[in-house]
Amino acid sequence: MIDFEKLRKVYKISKALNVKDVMVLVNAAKKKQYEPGDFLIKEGSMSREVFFINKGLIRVFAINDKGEEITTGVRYEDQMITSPNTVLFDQPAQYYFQAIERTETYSMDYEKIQNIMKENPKLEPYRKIVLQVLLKQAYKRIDTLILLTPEERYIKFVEDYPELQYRLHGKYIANILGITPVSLSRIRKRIATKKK
Amino acid sequence: MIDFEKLRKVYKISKALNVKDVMVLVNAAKKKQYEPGDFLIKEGSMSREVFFINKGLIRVFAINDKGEEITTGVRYEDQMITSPNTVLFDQPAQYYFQAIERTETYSMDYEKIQNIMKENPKLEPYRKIVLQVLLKQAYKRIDTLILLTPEERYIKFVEDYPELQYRLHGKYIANILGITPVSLSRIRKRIATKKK
DNA sequence: CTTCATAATTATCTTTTGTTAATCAGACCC
DNA sequence: GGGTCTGATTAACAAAAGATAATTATGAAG
Repeated sequence: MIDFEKLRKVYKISKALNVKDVMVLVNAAKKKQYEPGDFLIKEGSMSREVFFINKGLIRVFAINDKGEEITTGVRYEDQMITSPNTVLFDQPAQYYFQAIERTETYSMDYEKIQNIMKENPKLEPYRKIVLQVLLKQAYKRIDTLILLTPEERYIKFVEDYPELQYRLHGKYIANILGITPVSLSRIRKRIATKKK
Repeated sequence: MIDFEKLRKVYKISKALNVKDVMVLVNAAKKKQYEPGDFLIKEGSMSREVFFINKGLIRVFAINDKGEEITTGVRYEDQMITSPNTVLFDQPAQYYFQAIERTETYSMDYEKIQNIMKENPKLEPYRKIVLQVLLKQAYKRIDTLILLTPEERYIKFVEDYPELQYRLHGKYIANILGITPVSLSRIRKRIATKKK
């Protein structure tokens, strides 16, 4: 089941909003299971499905001009995931969203969320929160990429997301940091020898 | 005066919204002038002032752990600028916002915008647009930083913002691209010799 | 256990970047 | 004009990253 207390923390849900209010949304959602390799949304899709990840790990990737898959980010437990391009701008998805682990989601179409929100004024304040959280994450990421060296970015990644280094292949981590897997290997070695 | 037709394009303003509706906002705004070097908002400030840049150029910068100013972005004509951290999360500004050119803005506090929006339902659909545009820009920027090499980023920068290379010092451009000014010089030279 | 596939590491080499310092160029003031 | 300040370029060197290929895990499937 969904852990409501964790939700409170992640989405800064006020005490005024009780389990029942949130359950209106949860009950209207469809529960889905994805196996590793399954796609939630593919590039070019017009799907407006918004997923809440209850358990599991999703990678977001694009294909560059050399035909390589470049993982631009990941999403995991208690996070929302959707194609921002489609939901916000009515344009085809520009990324693939693929399960890395066995993943359980609750999802529904964006329009349906909007309708439920309208009928439940208590939920209204939370309409903007997802957008805001995404924006803050995005700015943080840009700063990291501009201000830090690859090695510093890796150290910060491990600090910020300690579990992810075990759940993600190095090649995905390398992509996310904007470096090559070979370079990541060397950085890891460098850090290991420095520590002594 | 403000060019309403340009506004339509930039903010995807629908035909249903006429000049009069928008003027409710513009008339409530304060017109301000900034000279090069002046600050709109400083790091640590709790200002919730939202600026519309009618004319001019603003740089956003942070100070890194070595005490250097690192320009993380710029804003210019027809763009909005504010401290997202303060407006969205009620936290002190984490950047300095400084005029590079003589700049003319229309501005008002975020709360006032909210009130005017409430009283003018026609404006309501545009509440989210600024946030959405910012988010899209941010994602585009992340992709650029992850997917492209420094040289490719510079070429793209010049393609995307042809005027900015003349309006901005190279050191600011270098910061924005996540490289050093020295490296930018070399990239410029490389491109110049390649072209022949 | 062996085989096969994929990922991670290592090695080698080339290219690029960072760092520091020197030089050059332009703007501005006296 | 000369002097000063700041920014851009260049030079020289060290450090790091990219590219490619070989080697070494690792893990799944038979």
